[in-house]
Amino acid sequence: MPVTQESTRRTELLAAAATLFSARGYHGTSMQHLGDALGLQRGSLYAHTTSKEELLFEVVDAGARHFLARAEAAYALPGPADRRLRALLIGHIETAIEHFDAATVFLNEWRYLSDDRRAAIQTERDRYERIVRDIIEDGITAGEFRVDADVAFAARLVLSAGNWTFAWYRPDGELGATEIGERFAELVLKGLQA
Amino acid sequence: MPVTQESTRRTELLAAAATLFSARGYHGTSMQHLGDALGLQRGSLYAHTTSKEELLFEVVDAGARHFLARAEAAYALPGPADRRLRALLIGHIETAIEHFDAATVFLNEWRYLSDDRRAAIQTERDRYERIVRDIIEDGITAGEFRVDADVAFAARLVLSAGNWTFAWYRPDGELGATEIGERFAELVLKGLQA
DNA sequence: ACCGTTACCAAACAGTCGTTTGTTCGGCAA
DNA sequence: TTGCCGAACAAACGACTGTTTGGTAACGGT
Repeated sequence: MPVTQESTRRTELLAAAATLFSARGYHGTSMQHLGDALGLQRGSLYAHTTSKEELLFEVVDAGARHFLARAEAAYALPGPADRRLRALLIGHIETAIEHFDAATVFLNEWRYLSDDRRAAIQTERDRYERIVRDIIEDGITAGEFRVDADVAFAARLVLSAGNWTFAWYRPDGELGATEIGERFAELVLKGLQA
Repeated sequence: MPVTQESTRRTELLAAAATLFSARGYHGTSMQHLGDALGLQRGSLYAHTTSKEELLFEVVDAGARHFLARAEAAYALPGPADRRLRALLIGHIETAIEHFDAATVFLNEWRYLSDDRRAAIQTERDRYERIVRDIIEDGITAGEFRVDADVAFAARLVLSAGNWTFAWYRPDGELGATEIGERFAELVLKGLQA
């Protein structure tokens, strides 16, 4: 049910799905929980979705699109590779915090998708990794980054670190999203420096 | 049911729980699945555990103990902080790969524990973080690491990175556990260097 | 005033969930 | 041989699962 014009109710439902799947996990959330969140019977939800798994896909896909949009913007940036990589890292963590629920579901619950839907997400994940690798390769070619850096390894490490850092983020904590992103970027860039 | 002398069946059951909880998630695994894995009726499993959640706790706790044992060994090592931190990082990743299932469950499924059981695990997590912070602080005091390093932040980042790196590990991949650990340690240490 | 549509409820569907029960069977100790 | 104990099964427990159905109000367009 990937509709162009989303009804109000459907938007509410997707928001509730993001919140609950993030907090309780996909299998830990029932249609009853979702119905309660909207003040509806669980059966009534099927006027706005074809299945529970379709909701999961929609939330996961929204998370993926948020991340990809920021990454592509960073990739298209002018200037040296370290500047672009820094922008990507900060954007990654800002996205993760701004869209906390969708990001959490994207990272932790996507494996419960059916084979074909999971494959669709895998494509987006590959595209993201590709972007990070391209920037790092640019940096190596330009002599900014260490030549001996294993590109695939570095790219994964970068994403890995970012994904767990935001798991510690607390809205009432001392550090804001951008600050966390900057510290994170600084540490990673030092590790990659030529 | 934290028994001193584990019966054979109970050991089998815990092993199956680690495998299945890791692969399908806690809520995605039923007692039926566990029974099938042992060739028993699901009701028969209650001769070896008091509840499904008790199994989860036992698996999570085993994971925590594996990590802590290696971390404490690294902490007690003689020599400069960077050597001890490197040992801890490599040990972390080696543990994660050696005890893949228990580690995965420890990291991803512990949040489904009941309040009191989760609190018990939280204590072990705090102890682990404490160890990492202590080593980094030693390094700062000795002038090995940058003075302006945010210790709490660095400690979390270190663990974060390690936890996702092993999510990419494939037994048939080109890189072994120790190799991954070494590359990871190298990158982090460069980032912390004075 | 009538139509078709949408959104919802109440109820039922056929399973599955985690857990408990009553019972049986094999082996071991006395 | 007897008594006991652990391990297992078959069956049932009540609750809950995701999903479908039939019916019914309220709606905007004609």
